[in-house]
Formats: sequence, structure tokens, C-alpha cells
Amino acid sequence: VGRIVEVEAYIGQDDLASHARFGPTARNRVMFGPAGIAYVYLVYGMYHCLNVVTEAEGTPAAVLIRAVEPVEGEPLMRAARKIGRGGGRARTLPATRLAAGPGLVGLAFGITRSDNLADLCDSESALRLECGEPAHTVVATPRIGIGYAPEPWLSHPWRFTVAGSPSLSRVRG
DNA sequence: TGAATGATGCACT
DNA sequence: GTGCATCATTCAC
Repeated sequence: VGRIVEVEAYIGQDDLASHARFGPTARNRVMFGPAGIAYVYLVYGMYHCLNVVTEAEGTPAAVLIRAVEPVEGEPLMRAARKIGRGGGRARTLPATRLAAGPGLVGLAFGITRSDNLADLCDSESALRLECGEPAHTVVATPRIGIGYAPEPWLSHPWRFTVAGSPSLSRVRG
């Protein structure tokens, strides 16, 4: 169990930073479907990124879960991290850093492409969203790792972080 | 403290 | 064949 403390929004086919910018493909087609479904993809050949599909059917959009603050199951996350690259360090890592990045969220929670299409709003689902404490202060900054995108998409402040969380993917910004 | 780089597999042109 | 919605390590300062 973890608290989501950092996300990024990708919305519409005209968002030139989004996987949906070229229209529906085999990989991104879930983004065009109904909201509340998981969109999981492999990035850089090593890491799985978890997204929550949003918006009405036909409008491609998703929210990338970029960082999570562990709440329960820290030992499980630590064990899961050992599977990945640099996993030897998971033993001494502070709990707050176990899922402090999109690739690390996938690793710590054992998310793979078999979780693609999971219904995140179903309470029976192994991978699901639950209601939690609202963030006190949210800070918006430009999205990360989308250098291929032209302006204005490159600079749109569509990365949202819980101010002061020790589990953000980047301590600054 | 920060920049450069390799790992690694698959979607897409 | 090219290029990633990344991360850990290495190297320079």
C-alpha cells in the first residue's frame, strides 16, 4: 500500500508528449477506452510504468503514477526492488525512496504488463486505487523525460507533486 | 553536486 | 533501424 505523491497528466491526441499523439496503436489503445483502467508499458526495455486511464471513451488520456510513498508492506517492496537493477542497494535504501520514480513504482509493486487493462476501480482487483488523505499543498511543474515534445507541450505544468513529500522522484522541483 | 553513460526490449517508422 | 513518459553507476569537478 502506498500514497501517490507525484503524477503526470497526458491528455488528448494533440498533446504531443503523449503516447497517443500518433493515434491509436496496439500499445496505447487502452488510453482511448473508458477511465479507471490501468495502462502499463515497458520503458527503456527495463522498467514498467503505471498509468490510470482518464476521460471519456474516445478521448485518449492517462495519468502516469510517478512516485509513491510506502504506507504498508515495506518489506515486500524492498524484496521486489532486489529483482531490479541495482537491487543490492534496496537493503539500505530509506523506505521513502523505495518507489520514488515511475520505474521504481513498477518495481516496488511488482507491476508488469500483465497488469495492463486491470480495473483500478474494482475493489476485487489486486491492483487498485483507494481513497486517502487529500494532499495539503500540490505543486505543478513541467513534465519530465519528454524532451522530444515541442512547445508548448514541453513546458506545460502537468506534473503534480505533493509539496514536501520525501518520496518525490526529484527532491527539487 | 552534477553530467555522461550503459543496460535493455519492444513499439513504431 | 531508431528512439524511448528510466535508473544506477561512473567520472569530473
